[in-house]
Amino acid sequence: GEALSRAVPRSEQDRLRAAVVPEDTERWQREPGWAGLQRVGGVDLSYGGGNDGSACVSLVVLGYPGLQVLYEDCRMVAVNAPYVAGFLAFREVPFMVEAVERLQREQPELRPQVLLVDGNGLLHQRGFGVACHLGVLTDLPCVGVAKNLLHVDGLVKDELHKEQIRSLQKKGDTFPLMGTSGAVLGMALRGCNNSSKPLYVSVGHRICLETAVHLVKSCCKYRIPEPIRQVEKQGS
DNA sequence: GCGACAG
DNA sequence: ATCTTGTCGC
Repeated sequence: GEALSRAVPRSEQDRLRAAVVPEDTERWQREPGWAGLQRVGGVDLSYGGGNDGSACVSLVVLGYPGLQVLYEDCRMVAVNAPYVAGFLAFREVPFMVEAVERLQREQPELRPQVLLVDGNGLLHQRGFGVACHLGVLTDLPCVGVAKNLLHVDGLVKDELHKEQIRSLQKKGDTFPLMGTSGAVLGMALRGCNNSSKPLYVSVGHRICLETAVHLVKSCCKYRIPEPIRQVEKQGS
């Protein structure tokens, strides 16, 4: 049953979680103006039919800070695992890893220096969302960017949360997402002036929360940061 | 126990 | 995620 089928993924999450590095480890992250940052990637799966298991994995690499498209790859895949909240990575990450490996094989010079992932990182039931999972498996710096709040560790979209959202007046405004445990699991970020609906940014791997938030902000022309907007555009 | 739950 | 028309704003 479901309890049994969740047992393996769960221990897998527990095992891999120890490898997450929730801080800046890259040279560019410490350089003024991130002078050494030249390529930012985005990954996503999109489901055309919805009924069958067919989906499209997309990987794009954009130049930084110009955000021009340097590489795009889209490939149809057969998804087997169902979507279960808290286990998104087990459905999507294998195909993302393949896409990263294909890029590494065919155009290694375009390897992204950081990857924006559609979903959460540390902001997760067990502190190991899809952005952490992909980061650990590829050893690439990763950032989780979710479009909706994952209700975990006491975080809920209640009136207080909505009031905090209303307090985000302009692009770059943020508020911390602190769980009942007291830990800051991520940040709500207003990515552009035109949309009041925030992004939920969290650490994936090899980047700290502050750097992650500034990076996502600097990738936003519209609400959805360009690397993710481009892969979503490609998927449809 | 029951509902809620990233994509 | 995806199903879908109109509507408001630049």
